[in-house]
Amino acid sequence: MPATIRDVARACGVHISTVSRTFSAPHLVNPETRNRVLACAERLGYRPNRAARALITGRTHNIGLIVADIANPFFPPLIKAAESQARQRDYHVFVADTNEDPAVEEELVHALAKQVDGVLLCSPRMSNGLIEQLGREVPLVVINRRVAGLPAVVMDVGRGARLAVEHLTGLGHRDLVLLAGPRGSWTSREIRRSATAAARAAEARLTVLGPNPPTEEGGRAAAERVRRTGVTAVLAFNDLMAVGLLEGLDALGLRVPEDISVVGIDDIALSRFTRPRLTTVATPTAAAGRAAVDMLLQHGGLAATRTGRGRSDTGDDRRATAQVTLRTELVVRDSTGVAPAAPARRRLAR
Amino acid sequence: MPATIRDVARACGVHISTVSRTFSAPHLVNPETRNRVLACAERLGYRPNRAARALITGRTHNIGLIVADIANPFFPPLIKAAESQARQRDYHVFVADTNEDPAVEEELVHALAKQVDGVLLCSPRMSNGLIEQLGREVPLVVINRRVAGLPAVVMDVGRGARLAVEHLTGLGHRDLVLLAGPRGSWTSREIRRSATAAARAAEARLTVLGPNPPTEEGGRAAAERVRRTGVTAVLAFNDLMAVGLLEGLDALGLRVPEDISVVGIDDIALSRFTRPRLTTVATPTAAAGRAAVDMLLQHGGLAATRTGRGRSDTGDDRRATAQVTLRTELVVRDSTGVAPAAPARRRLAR
DNA sequence: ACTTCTGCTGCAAACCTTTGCAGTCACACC
DNA sequence: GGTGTGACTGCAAAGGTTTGCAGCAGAAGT
Repeated sequence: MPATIRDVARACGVHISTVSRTFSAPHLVNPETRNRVLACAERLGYRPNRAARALITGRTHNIGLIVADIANPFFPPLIKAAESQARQRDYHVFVADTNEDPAVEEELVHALAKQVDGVLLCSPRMSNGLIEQLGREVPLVVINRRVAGLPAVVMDVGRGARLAVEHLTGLGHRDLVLLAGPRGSWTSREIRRSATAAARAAEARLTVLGPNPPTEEGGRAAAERVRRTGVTAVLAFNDLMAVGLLEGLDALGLRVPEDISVVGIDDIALSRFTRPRLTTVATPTAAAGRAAVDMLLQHGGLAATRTGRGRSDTGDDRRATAQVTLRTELVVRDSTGVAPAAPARRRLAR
Repeated sequence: MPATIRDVARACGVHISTVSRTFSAPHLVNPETRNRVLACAERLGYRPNRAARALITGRTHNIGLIVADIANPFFPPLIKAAESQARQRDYHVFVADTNEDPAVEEELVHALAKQVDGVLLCSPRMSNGLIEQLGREVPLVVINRRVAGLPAVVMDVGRGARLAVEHLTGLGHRDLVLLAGPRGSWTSREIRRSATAAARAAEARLTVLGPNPPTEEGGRAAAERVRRTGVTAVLAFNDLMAVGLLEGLDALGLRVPEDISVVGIDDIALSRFTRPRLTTVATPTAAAGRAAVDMLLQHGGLAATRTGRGRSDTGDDRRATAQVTLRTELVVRDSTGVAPAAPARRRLAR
């Protein structure tokens, strides 16, 4: 029932190759013919069959986007931006969710490999080695991780963590806790490294607690441990944890920011609505999504497995391996304040 | 470079059709042969080419999911559930975002049509007529709307609205406002109808304000108008609006729930974190996502355009047109309380 | 011993499109 | 007038898979 290139050709009295060219290489066909073909196509409601096209060109005009958890508010803005950018370039995007499971991650890359021109791997939990290997199977762009030999877009969370710590020490805090993220997270390591350095520079003490699950529950569960350390300020791996911590501290009778200051990372929409509103490090997630698809497309344009007959691979292995770094900024809201005269621990004693 | 069915056949000393059958109709091949083929395939890293498969079967094993705004917190749980359910059935899902624009909606259905076995149309803003027409082009399941002749899954927001109104009148409120959603939203009409009826039954007055954009800003902007009506309780089209309203009322110096009660709809994650925590109607978004892909797959199994040679269409037009309705529930939290003795308007006057 | 059946495998067409090559035609140039 | 040029179009192969049909062997039934 759906019209094919052949139907259009017949209706128009031309050969199918002419119809094909009208769509894929318009400059090769006489304007007059072209218009006639276009008209017939329009009339018959013809739409090129992407599967057939993919079969012969080897390019699907699809990309895959793999994230840990679609429902985690950090991701949707990134997904949205990537999808929009891709569509502008006439690409569609498969979105897949790993449920934070590295095994699923790998499986998904495989499942998608034959069906896309490349995949965006977001905040992977896999080992670097495995990622490199997968990168040999299908063009890959990694988000929130640096992997040797692979294009990547990362957020400058190191800077963000430093700004956060400086903000806190500037308010007089001398005793800090860092709530680390999940094991295997590149971002978490980065934050830790930078926060430690910044604390040392300001002659403050920084205790690292973790790893913790990067969820609200992870933050809530950490509240008790935080209290026992007696610190006056906390930097959390992400906003979700920070928000959970806010709740946990509240349940323990500690006031934020009077008794203890809290800083998150990500600036998810939610952080503007908590009470107190969360001080946090804004990460440009939308920009990251856009940048990632641009890198994939521009780069994949060369590297994509071209199974058509033309097959002009020019040394598949040494890929340009650009890595872009996006800037983060501190957003000061209400969850941070000057260090209390007496640490929170004392307050609990009364 | 990537292994094809032919490579496997050669490595195994069988005909390609045997390899094909090993994957697509295993019961037709001798267990012994099958295992040999499987082993070869494994060894060569063979993965079936879905484009080629799609080309001949006419089934892509992909589905499209079209939503108004990925970043709107109402959608991610639905997307996640749909994707997960689809993957279990060996389907992948294209996610697309319309930016609330009906024109983009239509364009997307077209763009996806040739590339998927069906599409899930979520909270469409298009006209019913257009949807019906598109439904003739590609199998369609509509979410949050009833369209004649098309399978649909809707949430019983009518019930939710009734429960909300009864909850409020039960607390002594006699003067209510409904903040309507965007024009063209089936859900909004449904809520309005039901809330009006419930208010009448309880002998309360209900004023409808709107249409409003279904966003936080929409709620905030409505605060002033709400205050002028002097009501003691508000039901909002969705949680985003309710949260915005909370902020707007706060800015006007009105306390929730002491001066005025607020109820939202959807129970997005955010509503547990506002202060006061939002009373709302929980909609089973994840279940809706799952149900929708099930309907599409089960139904699309028959209706899908079979372009292969078998072509055994049995009366394309009269499709089974199941419509499932999911139950909503009221979740009482802190944004609702007993009606104040004097309405809010008075309080402002002092 | 002959047919019938069953279980398995091979054959080849078909799905729709792209694209290198070759052919046609008109026109201009020498 | 012959040759060359350029613009356009047709031809046919190729891409990887599925599937109706036919073939074949061996078992079972008569």
